[in-house]
Amino acid sequence: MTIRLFDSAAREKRVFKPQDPARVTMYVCGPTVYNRAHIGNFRPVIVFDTLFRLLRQTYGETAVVYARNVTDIDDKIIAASVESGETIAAITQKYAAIYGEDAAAVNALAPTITPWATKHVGEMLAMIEALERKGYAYATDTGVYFDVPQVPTYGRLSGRKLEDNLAGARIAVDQGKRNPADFALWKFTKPDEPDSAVWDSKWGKGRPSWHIECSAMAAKHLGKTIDIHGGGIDLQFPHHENEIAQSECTHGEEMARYWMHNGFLDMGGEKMSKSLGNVVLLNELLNDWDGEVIRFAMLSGHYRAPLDWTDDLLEQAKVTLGRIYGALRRVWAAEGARASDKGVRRALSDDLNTPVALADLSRLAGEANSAADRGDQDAMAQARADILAAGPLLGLLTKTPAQWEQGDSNDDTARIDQLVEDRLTARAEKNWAEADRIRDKLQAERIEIMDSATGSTWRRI
RNA sequence: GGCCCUGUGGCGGAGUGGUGACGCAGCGGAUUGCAAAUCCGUGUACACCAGUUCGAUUCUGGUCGGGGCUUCCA
Repeated sequence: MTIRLFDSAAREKRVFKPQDPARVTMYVCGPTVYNRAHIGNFRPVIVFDTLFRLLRQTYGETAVVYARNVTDIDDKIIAASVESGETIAAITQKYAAIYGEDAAAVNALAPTITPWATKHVGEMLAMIEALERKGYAYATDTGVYFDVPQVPTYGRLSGRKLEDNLAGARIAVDQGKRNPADFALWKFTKPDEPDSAVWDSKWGKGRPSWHIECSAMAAKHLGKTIDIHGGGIDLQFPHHENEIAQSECTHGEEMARYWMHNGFLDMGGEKMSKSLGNVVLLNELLNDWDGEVIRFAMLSGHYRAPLDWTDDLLEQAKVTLGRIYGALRRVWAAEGARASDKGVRRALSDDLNTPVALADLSRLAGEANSAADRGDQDAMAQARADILAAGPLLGLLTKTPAQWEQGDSNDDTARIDQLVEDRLTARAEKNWAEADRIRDKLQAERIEIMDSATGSTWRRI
């Protein structure tokens, strides 16, 4: 099935053709690990995980190489270390581990490669040296900078011109730079910085600047030209623009063939961001919502559009996902059919149209329920197979219906099962008072009984 | 200021030059001991004003509103 992706650089959907179908490469900018990531930070995680899943199904599980870096050296990490007294390594390892756990909680597969910046300082220095040799870099007394005006195509990705930027009021003031648009490749060590943030270089002690790590690590692990480079829309300029400048001036080849950027999560119509302080942490959400509900909510909007993150969105996601699990429960025993419906995959292949994919999943749930109502075994088996085939593409439906509705079997589920049995007995004796008493009792525990011609089942709501 | 995106029914959210995706909520019916679950049915939605067209929510121009980037940021 043809995959089409919206390429930010081309500003249109393009048919996706990898350089080598046997080795499809994707690089996504990962976290700076100095504190907990918020739910907005997990939008690219979930979005590109969904793309990863689609590509794996299309090109083969081992044919897709997905790298997502860990930025473990940066101003904020140094500041966190100085403030807390913890070592940089302790801080970065702690928060990288939490990030990994959070990502797993929303069913994101581990990337193929997770490169850490501090493990690649040698590669970064080699790149900076190459840039200097070619005349693209120069040193000042604060660091080594990239000479932006030497790249006539600078701004192509984000669709802006250097002179446009000059009109803005937010250009950094740095007298040492030749041009305000020049950006740091290497930052010299400042007096109060910890030793663990210091590396030697031919220009002097310092540390790599942010942009260079992605260029160096993408080239090392995925090659000079990668197929897909992704990240949040805020990274389009300047981060990705700078990556392009560094990489293409070093290698003389196109850095990435498709650029993809996800939109922001909003809170009350304004973007969620650490600097605004209007953030919700994923681990807080996990206290109240299943990871799959969070993922469903995230996928309910198209990845390029802003998505307003509200409790109501989560509640709707929970109800809708619950209906799908309920439908799956009703056809669970009808095994044997082969999946044939391509709706979800078709939707995802059209620039990751997850809202349509989820609509299709709902359609399949309707078919399952309808088949179950009719007692049509063939249709039930077909619906079951189609729903279960869609799950892995979306990173949803990883549980059995019983696990979803009732949780894992234990003493409590046995107790509830017994009460449901008792109620059935009461109903058989037309003892409605007793039957309703049991139902009310369970209702008070947020347990819902669902009757059918063949018996009763229950779920936690 | 510059550049870019966006405005769909009570809510979320796709899509299209010509029969109202899908989900949630609501309403009616079936089913049920009564419910719930489920199924079926049910909505004169496309910010506003012009223009192009046989026909525009969809294309063009303008107006108004919302948002983003403009070197901290997913």
